[in-house]
Amino acid sequence: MSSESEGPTRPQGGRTRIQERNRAAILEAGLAVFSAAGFSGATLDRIAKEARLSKPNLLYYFPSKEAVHLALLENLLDAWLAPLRALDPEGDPVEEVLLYVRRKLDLSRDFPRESRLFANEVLRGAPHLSDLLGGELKRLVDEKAAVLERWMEDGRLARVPARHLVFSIWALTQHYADFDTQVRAVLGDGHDPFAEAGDYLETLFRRLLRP
Amino acid sequence: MSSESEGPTRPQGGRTRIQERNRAAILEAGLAVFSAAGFSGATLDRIAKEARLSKPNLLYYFPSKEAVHLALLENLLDAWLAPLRALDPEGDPVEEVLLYVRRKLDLSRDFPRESRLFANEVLRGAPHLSDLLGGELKRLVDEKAAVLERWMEDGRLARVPARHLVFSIWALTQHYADFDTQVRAVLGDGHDPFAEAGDYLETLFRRLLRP
DNA sequence: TCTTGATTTGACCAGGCGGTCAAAGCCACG
DNA sequence: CGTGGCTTTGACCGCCTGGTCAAATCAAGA
Repeated sequence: MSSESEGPTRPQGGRTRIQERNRAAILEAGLAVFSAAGFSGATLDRIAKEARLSKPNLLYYFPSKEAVHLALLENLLDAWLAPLRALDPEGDPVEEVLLYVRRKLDLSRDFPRESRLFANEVLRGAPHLSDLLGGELKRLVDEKAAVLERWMEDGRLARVPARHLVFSIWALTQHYADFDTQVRAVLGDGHDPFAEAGDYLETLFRRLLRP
Repeated sequence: MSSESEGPTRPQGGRTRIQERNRAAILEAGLAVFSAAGFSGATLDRIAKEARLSKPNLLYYFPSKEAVHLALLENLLDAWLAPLRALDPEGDPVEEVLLYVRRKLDLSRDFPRESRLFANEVLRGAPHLSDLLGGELKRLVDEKAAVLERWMEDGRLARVPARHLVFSIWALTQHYADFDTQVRAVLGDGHDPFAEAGDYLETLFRRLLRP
């Protein structure tokens, strides 16, 4: 992350080791609390306790509750969009889409708290993300939709509305993280939701996209 | 609802007209506020104001904030499960599933607040719904999954994991209500998300389920 | 050791929260 | 007109919230 590794306690222009550690602890705690309780349901006391800090100490590192929340959302976005960014225009169309599905499902399995944080935010109307949704995200989707549409024109992918194809990938993969409670309640014991979902979604998108 | 229609102001055993009206206004206001702000973000003052009642007056009709929330969830469930209940074992397999998809998507379009209320609750781990999810809902899904599996065995429906098929219908239709902000941000102007979704989902499930 | 700045904290505050209560208003009936 | 119960409300309460602040503690270089 840092280009400068000198300075015993303080890489100049960067952060102290202590700052690094405490900010990380706060973000980790914030992720746990925000994703479980939503923005309004989360309290600074709870986050501070989870991070093993006092509340004023937490506020020494972040100026407000909202700042913690915002930092989390910003951190999130890169990881969240990476799988779509990785969609390779030079690859095999169906396999590229399936790879995207697989990567997105892995995110849901491995980072369910991040998924819920994001879902909570969009559910509330995305007060913090609105610029990103209409800006960076839209641009990325436009770009990749163009790739998908080219594949469709070349007859290498079945013709479907490209942006809705992307939506359906988001919907299906997020569902297993965000509605985990419901999924497990309905399936009952003796199931591995994510493993089953992986197979099912592969089937689904293969049948949908086979030219 | 009431079997007795006599009694000028009070159908015996039932509710006064005033009670009927005010309870309805509170539930309507509660739906608006809870779905927009989540449980913790909603305040009694806001709900009361929306319902044009004073806060103590609201609490005259419902004993607590939680009671309003609970009443809303209970009201919701019947309407929410109706489309699945309507899946007809005697009908044409593919058309029955498509009809279910269509009905569920209509719910998302016409009752987005209910959809978000539900999503919010499940996201939080469904503290209120947990019995229903593991009970009534599970039973209904089990029953309909059996129908779907029979159709698959008879070769009238492509073979897929029945419960995950149901999940995918939930995920895809709810998405257009719960992530409406994101969908519209990405699509930009000049789109009718629900109309496009209707066509796309029909294609998707037809290709998936065609035997 | 002393000094200096980074770090940590207990005490505190104003505002908003869910909820209570006693009193007032209202309305249909006798 | 009066009465009794349904309905409404202003005032209030204790608690929790996000956030402040001055003082204490700590770490490390000189």
